[in-house]
Amino acid sequence: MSFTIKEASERLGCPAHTIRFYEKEGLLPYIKRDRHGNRLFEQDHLDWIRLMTCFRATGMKISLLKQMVNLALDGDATIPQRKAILNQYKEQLFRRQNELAEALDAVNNKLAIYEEIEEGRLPSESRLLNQMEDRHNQQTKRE
Amino acid sequence: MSFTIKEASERLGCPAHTIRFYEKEGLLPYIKRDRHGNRLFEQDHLDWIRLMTCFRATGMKISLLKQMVNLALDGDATIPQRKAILNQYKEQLFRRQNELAEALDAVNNKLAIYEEIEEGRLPSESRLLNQMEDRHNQQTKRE
DNA sequence: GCTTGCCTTAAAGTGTGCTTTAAGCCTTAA
DNA sequence: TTAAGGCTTAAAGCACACTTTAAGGCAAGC
Repeated sequence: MSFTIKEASERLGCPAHTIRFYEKEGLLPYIKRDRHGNRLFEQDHLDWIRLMTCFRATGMKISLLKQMVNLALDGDATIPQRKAILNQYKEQLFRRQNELAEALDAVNNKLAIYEEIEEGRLPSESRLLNQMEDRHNQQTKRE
Repeated sequence: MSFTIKEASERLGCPAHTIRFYEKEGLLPYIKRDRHGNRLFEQDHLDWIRLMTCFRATGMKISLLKQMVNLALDGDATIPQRKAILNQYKEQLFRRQNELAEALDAVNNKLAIYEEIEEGRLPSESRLLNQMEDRHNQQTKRE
């Protein structure tokens, strides 16, 4: 069972142009063609594209994906190197988790401050942007 | 107490050029200058830059930061709009958390498969890239 | 006085990852 | 048979966020 690029695109929710781009970048070796030169994708390819999309969405660079493809093409002997790459990437994922947690903290903090200002429990000049805003108000009043 | 751009840069771990870029983009209103035209940063500015850096690291667009600055400059009446922006951003953070969790799952899965292949408990053609690799091997053997 | 070094600005350049365009071929339906 | 619509390619274009370059000013130390 193989799929046209349109079918692949639909199943993956990924533009056909992007899939072609990935193939051109060497991320999709061994895509067969029909007698008209149209690409024929196997289920493996769809799985691999899905995995790449997942990794891409979380910051893996295309150059790193390409390295992994190239290593895979060189056989099982490169598995240690592929593991090393994935472990580094995993570290990156942990760092991003921390960044997200920090940002979530910061945004909740900011939202809480806005609520307090809205309820009159905090003067508007309390923090950060609000200070600038206040300075702006003072300035315009002086004019 | 105010800081030169160099001090700000050192304290924030952020290139001076980037800080100037942010000011040019309108993200840092009301930066004063000394008699030579050199920027003088207040603690508020450093705090705000730090917050922006945190938001930027987790995918907030500069255009959105700018919107927030512009709203803040328009006073407390815009707090509901700022809250709306932050709440949307918060949704985005949650989506990213899910993406990270999925990627972490996928990478652990892949690592587990590599270990099994290394230990001989799985043939190398088992999944995804390994299949391509296998196809490659067959092909080269046929030649 | 002159060099060093940091500051200023505006503008051009870079890296990444698509996305769009242009030109053309093949198949199918009217 | 001809127009529509999908496929192909190579190449150009775009969005984003810096980053680098170029040209020059000011101040302190030798």
